[in-house]
Amino acid sequence: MNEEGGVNPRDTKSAKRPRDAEATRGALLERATREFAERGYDGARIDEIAHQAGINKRMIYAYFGDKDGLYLAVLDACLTQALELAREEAVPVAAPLRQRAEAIIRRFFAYLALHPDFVRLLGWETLARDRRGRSILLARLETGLEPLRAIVRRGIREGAFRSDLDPRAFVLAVNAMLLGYFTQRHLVEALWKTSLESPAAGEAVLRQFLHILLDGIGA
Amino acid sequence: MNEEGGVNPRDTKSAKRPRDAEATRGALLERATREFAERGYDGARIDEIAHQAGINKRMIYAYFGDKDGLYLAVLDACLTQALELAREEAVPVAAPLRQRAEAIIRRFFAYLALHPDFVRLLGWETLARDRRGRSILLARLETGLEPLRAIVRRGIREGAFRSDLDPRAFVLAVNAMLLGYFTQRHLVEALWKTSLESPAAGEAVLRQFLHILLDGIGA
Amino acid sequence: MNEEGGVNPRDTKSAKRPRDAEATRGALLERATREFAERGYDGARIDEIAHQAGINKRMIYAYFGDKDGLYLAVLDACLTQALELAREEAVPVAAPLRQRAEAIIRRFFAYLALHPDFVRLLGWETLARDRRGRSILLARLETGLEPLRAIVRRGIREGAFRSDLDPRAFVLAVNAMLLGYFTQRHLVEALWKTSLESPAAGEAVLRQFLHILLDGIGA
Amino acid sequence: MNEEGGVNPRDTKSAKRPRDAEATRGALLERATREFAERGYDGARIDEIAHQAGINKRMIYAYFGDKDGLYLAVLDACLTQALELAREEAVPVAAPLRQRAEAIIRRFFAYLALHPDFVRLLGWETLARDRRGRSILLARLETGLEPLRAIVRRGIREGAFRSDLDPRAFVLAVNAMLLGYFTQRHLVEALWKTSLESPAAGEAVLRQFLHILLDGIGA
DNA sequence: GATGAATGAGTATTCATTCAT
DNA sequence: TATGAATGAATACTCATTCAT
Repeated sequence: MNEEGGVNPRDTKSAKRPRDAEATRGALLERATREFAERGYDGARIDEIAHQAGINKRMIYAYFGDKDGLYLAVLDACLTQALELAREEAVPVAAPLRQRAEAIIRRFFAYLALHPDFVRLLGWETLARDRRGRSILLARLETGLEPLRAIVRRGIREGAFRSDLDPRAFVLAVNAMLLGYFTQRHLVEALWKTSLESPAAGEAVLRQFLHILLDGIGA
Repeated sequence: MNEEGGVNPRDTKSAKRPRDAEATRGALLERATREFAERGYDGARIDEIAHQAGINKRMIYAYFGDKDGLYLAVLDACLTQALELAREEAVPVAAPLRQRAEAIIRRFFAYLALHPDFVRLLGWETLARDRRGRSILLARLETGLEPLRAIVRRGIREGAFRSDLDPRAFVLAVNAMLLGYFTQRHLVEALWKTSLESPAAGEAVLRQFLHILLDGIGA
Repeated sequence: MNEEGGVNPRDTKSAKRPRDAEATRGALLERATREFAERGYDGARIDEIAHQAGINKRMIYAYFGDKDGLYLAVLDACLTQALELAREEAVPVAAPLRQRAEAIIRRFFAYLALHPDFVRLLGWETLARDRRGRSILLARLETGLEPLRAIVRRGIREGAFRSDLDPRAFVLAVNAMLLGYFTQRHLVEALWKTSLESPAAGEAVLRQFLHILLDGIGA
Repeated sequence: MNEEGGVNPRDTKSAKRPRDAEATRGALLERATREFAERGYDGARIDEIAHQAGINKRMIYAYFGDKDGLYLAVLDACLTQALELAREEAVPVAAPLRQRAEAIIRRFFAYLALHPDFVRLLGWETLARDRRGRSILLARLETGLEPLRAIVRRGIREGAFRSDLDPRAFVLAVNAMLLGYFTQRHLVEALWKTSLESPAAGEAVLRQFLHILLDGIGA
């Protein structure tokens, strides 16, 4: 989300920013995403966001109204981007259901691994008492989780999965496990005394997760 | 909880609050737990905590030094209480390993269900950029997760569980799934349009989780 | 008022607003009058004035220099317009003096009733600590009050009015009473629980005022 | 209202202010009265008020909530003080009605002359678009104006005053004239090129007003 | 002549923390 | 031990004004 730096022809900082509303808005949004993800709503500072973006604080109010508006815009943009993932098929429709479920989980895992800001943003939002972005969140979740749920539902009907499995519960379990994992990842690293950032390390964890989720732990 | 005043023989004239250091400290800690759990470190207000506890806010500084000290005390108390759980066996040591693993997961689930403050506190702490309670957390986690890990390890050795299962990963998966679930529970309720507070509802979800974790989803 | 655009032959491509300096200036002045009258100098907002006038706020600076200049222009325009009233005779010069005095007061009352913006503008200006428009105001007042004062002066000389009457004081009394009344009118309406906007209601009040001013209250 | 300086044993400034809530509140209120009277709600600055009072700005929020609360407290205190005037008789009840009416007007005039802050505060409040203190004002006005109105009413019944006189209108006229005069006084001084501050000058104006109000201007 | 973007100095308000009793 | 008063450094938000086109 905010990992590409250097591709952009316009220096993110210091360089004289032209009177380009869209660029300004974008820079603000990008920086705000970072700050909100890093520190949460209460911890983020308008001043800091503006300063980091190299843009006058006043513009935040011009473009987003207030801190709340900025936060909502950030959340919305993040969720929108994430949802584009869910729209496209992960694997040929013809593939076996189990394989398709696995592909979706894999893709979800990969997305979360690549977008720590998204993970943290969701984390803060989930904990927030006054659910600023609740409605946005709910609507997007509903849509985003549907594909996997649909596959599980069909899998049950077609006998690929256990008949006493609740599709909703499975989707929930996947969601909770993956999000929970990425949220706690730095703790896990401290506990395991390894870095989990490398693709290989991630793949290892993911494989364990998939095995547990899909096959259980029995011998 | 902190309304009995007058029993104390030391009352001279103000008679309002007993000069009972332990009670004052306790009331403060209790209220602080609520506030930090509810709003996170940045969102919690010293004034509010003192006011809710009905105790002068100066006492917070007398007993805990500063906001940070209070937070740490809260976190410590919460984790300590939670850990007492892990110390005692959940089920006869003689029981089959799978049953013992299930018992531990069940007890963990039940504990989280009963202690939303604990869940939220962990949530905020996990996200917090400046990891105030990190060392406390790590030490406690290490201890707390050991029993389940030990059982899994033994289960693998004894052939009860798959040999390619990583005990650490399994413990992590359980942890992430359960914590993730309870953190998101209100979202799930909105999504499912049901309340999950009743023991029955919780039991249903837990059973699905156990089935998935222990048996996988295959037919 | 400023919606006709397109008639102007100079339109090249934007076509939005005719490049008519006088019209732009006028629209700005009109809107500014409203805002300053409504909220006073400190309460009025440059942004709001420009927005209400549908004109870019940069133009305010182009035409009037700054907020102060705009305010002065508003005040000047208002006072100029009001003074045109004083120039023309209200009643045949041949009429009895008392009748001429009454006619002037009547006309003043009618003007104030019709121009609440003027009343309020004077009110704010009178209270303002930094007397921006003081010199303008003084010059105009001097001129504007002269006709009535002259009549009273002559009336005293000719025995139509009391010899111990101070013409300046009388003019002041009339001025204070009328301005005071219109400034407070909304309060009076609340107090009396009637609307005083209708010509009839105004006339009733005016008649009382005239009677008091000219005849006193004695039986 | 805030004219006595030096009588107070506690230095208004610089001297170490003791932890005396009432004194602090009072100093804040006094200073706020000055500032609101001088500059109006929009022009007054919280920072300036606190600074002038030599008290930390925070206390304003502790005692009055916000700027609005401070303003309302100021208005309320001013009106309350002013109303105490209306409660006591100005002149023996046995005195002739005309004399009693005159006494009330005289006392009102004297009060306004002595309390320019009160005059200006009323002025700003009257003009204010969002009528912050409207209800306070109305209630107090109703009470404050009653005595004079009662006397006029009785005077009409008893034949002392003209039967076509509307008591409400008379009270209004007096009110408007006096308030209008004091609000504009500095303008009048510039126009007349005299100071009107001396008791003698005030008395001269007042006498003219009384003559006009009670006797009219006819020869 | 006209516009939309941008800015610096304010402006009300809040917060953790300390002082005096 | 306990309290109410007080404070300085933030913190979100606003305003008149100027720049670049």
